[in-house]
Amino acid sequence: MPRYRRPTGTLDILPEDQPHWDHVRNRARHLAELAGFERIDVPMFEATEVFARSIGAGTDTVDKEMYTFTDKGGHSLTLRPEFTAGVMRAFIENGLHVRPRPLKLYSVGATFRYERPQAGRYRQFAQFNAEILGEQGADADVEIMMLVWDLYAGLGFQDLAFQLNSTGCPQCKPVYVSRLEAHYAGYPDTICKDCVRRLTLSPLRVLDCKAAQCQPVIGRAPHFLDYVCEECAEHFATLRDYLDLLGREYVVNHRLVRGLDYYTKTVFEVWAAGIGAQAAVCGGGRYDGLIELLGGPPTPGVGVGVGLERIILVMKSLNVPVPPLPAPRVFLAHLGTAARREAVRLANAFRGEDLATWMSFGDRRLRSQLREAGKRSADFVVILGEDELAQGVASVKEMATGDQVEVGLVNLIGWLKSRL
RNA sequence: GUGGGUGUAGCCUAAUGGUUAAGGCACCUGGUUGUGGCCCAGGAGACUGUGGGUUCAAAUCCCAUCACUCACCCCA
Repeated sequence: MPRYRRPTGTLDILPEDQPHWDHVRNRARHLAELAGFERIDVPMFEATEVFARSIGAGTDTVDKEMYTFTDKGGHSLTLRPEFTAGVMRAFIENGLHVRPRPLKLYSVGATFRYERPQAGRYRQFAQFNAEILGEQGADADVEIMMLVWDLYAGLGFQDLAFQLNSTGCPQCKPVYVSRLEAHYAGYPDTICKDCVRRLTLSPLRVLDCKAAQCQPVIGRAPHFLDYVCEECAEHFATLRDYLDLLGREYVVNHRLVRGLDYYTKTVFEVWAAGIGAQAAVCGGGRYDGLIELLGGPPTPGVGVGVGLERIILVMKSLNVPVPPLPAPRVFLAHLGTAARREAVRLANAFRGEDLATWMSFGDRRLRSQLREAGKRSADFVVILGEDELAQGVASVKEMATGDQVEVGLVNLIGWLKSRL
C-alpha cells in the first residue's frame, strides 16, 4: 500500500513496455511522413471554448468528460480531450490557410477525458492524429483511411474492416433528423430513458443505443444514406469506389454515428478484438464546417484520431513482436580504486565512440559484477584489475562463448567496434 | 454518475476464527586470493487497502470507505 498512487485512469509506462510504444509511434510517424503529412504540436490545454464550440454542447465529451480548470488569471482552460479542435485553432491562428493546399498535419500525444476507466479506456490516453485541410474530395478521405489501415496492417492486425457511414451536411442532416424523430415518435413508451434524452440532445446518437428494448426501434429506423443530398451521396459513392479499388474491406454501418458534433459526410471507425468491450481503435471523418465555426475561412477537412493504448492492447493480445530494448554491448568491470578510476575514463571514452556501455559502480567482487553483466545481457565484459593496469591491457570476456583475451588499452575501442 | 467482482511484500500465491502471517519468482550478499548462467546458504522486503464493529481471539465474520478491475453511459 504505497502512500501515493497514480491518479485514477492514468498509466505508468514502464521500461519493459517502451518497445511497444516506440514501435507504434515510429510506425505511425513513418507512414504519415511517407504520405506527406507534417508534424504539428499544439498545447495540451486550450481555452475551454475551443473544445466546447467545436465538439459541441450536448455531447458527453463536453458535458461531463472535460478536465476544465481556471488558471490564476481567471481563464477557463481545458486539457485537450482530442486533437482536432486545437489543430484547427492553430491553423486559424497561424494563418496556415495561406499555405499550399491541401495541408496535411499529424500529431502524437496525450489526451484527457474524465471517465470511469475500464479495459482500453483511460483518463489520460495517447492519440495519433492526422488531418487533411483544404480538400473536399473523397480522395482525401480515402488517404486518411489508408493511413490508419496501413498502420494496423503493418502491426499485424487481422480481419481489418472499416465501419462506414455518412452523417450528411447542413442541407440533408436536418431532413434526416426530422425523419428519425418522426420514427421515434411512434414508440414513445418503448425506448429507453437514455434515448428519450438523446432525442432532444443529440438525436443521431439513438442509433448507437445498446439497450435491448431499443433494438427493434433502431432496426426499423430510416437510414441516413437514404436521405443524404445528391452531393453527399456522390461523395459517399466515390469513397466506396476508392475503397473497392484498393480492395479494403468496409461495412456500411447505418448505426455508426460519432459523439462529436462537427462531423459531416464521411464518418468511420476501425474495430478490433482484444480490448475488452471496447472495439474502436480509431475514429474519424470529415468536418467541412469546423474551421469556419471557429472563426476561420471556410475550409473543408477530414481527419482521424487513433488510440495508442488500444493498439498496444490488441498487439499484446495478438503477441505481435516488437523490436527489443537496446542492451548495453560492453560491461566495464573493475577491481580496486585505481582500476575503477580507469573504468570511469573508459566508460566515457566508449560512449564517445558510440559504444553502448554499462559501468559497474562501487566496489564489488568480480563474481558479482559478472553476474550483473549476464543479467544485463552484455556482449563483452572488459575486466580491469591490478595485473591488467600494470601491463596497460584489459581482459575482455565474450559472454556468449566465455572466451577471454587480453587487449591493449590503446586498442580497446577499435577491438570492440570491430566485433560489435 | 450507475452496477458486478477483487483487495495478503515489487509480482504470483498460502494460511479449519487461535503462537512471531507461510512459500515461489524477482532483488541483495556469500559459497577462500580476480570470472556470469545451474546449484547451495543466508538476507532484506507486509502495521493483511483504510476505518469501525462482533469476539477471550480477526488476514479470516459484519458494516462503511477507498482503490483496483470489469461492464453500462460514451468513446480512442
